[in-house]
Amino acid sequence: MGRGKQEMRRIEDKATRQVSFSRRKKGLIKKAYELSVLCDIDIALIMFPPSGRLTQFSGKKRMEEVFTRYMHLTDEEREEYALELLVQVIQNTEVLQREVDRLQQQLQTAEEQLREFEPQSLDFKAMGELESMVERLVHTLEHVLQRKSSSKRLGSYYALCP
Amino acid sequence: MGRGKQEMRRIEDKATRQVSFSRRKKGLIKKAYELSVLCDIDIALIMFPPSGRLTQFSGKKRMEEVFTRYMHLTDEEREEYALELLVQVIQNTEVLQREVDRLQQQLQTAEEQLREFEPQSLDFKAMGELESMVERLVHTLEHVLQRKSSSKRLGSYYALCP
DNA sequence: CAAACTATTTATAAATA
DNA sequence: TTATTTATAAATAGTTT
Repeated sequence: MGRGKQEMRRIEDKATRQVSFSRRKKGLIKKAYELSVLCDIDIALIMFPPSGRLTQFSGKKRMEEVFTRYMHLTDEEREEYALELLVQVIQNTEVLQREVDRLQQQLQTAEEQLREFEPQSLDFKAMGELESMVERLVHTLEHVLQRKSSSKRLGSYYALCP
Repeated sequence: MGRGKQEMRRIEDKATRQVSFSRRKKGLIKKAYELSVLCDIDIALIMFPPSGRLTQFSGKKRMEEVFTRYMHLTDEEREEYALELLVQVIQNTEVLQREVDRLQQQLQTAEEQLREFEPQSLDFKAMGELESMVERLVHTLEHVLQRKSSSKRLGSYYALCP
């Protein structure tokens, strides 16, 4: 992509490297998200840029669960409430962001269809399609809301903070 | 990519899903590799396909090292990361805010266009249902906005935790 | 500087062998 | 079925605003 081909080696210019990281990070998370949804699998993705800012993504299951599976740890030893809280906050935010992205696209599609509506094409079929589209939109949003209210555990962990 | 656009939902046909997983897994690992080299960062990537076989990739450092680093941060480091993460959360949230705003604006446009439909060409009942659905959508979006603000509060509160 | 644009390269879904 | 080909969509480096 981009202008011309690029050698696979560390980008030496700091600013360029930072911009590239920002772009590619976004792309990588999107790809991970798509793979987890389309192919119905769990994914954990963690990045440690030297700046120290941690970026992570996990698809389908909570990061902590994926870790547990990976490291074969038992849950009772886990008093990493603060860590888990942070993971969930980040994860929720990123998932929400994805959902909003999707909604945006769907809405755009809906708008386009609305513009194309002409009296003669406004038959029941078109109407039904539009309705189901909006219904899906509402459903997706309700899903987001559900996730919000169901994150009680996040709340209770949170309550453990003095 | 591919022929035409595809919806972001689980691919139901097993064979197609498998093929897609195989292709996208390869692509994702390549992207992760490129990011780790070009931008000089550590990456851990783990996938759990239903088949049970674990796929993993780690750039720069071995997977275990990355996890160890993550799981065994010192308190100071963790606090530092927590702050970085919170900054990220807030940044994400602000982006989210803008996107939701835009979404709302688009919705408003869609609503206006709906109202412009010629009354005689519409089935009034269907129209009423559609409008109420759009209203619900707007209402739901307002909740998403609320969620966004509470995330921010949550984040700030957490920062005060030891 | 960051957001938007543009030219190219990549990734990949569907078709084909 | 698996590998290859092809047609499109996506990603992104460099450029501009």
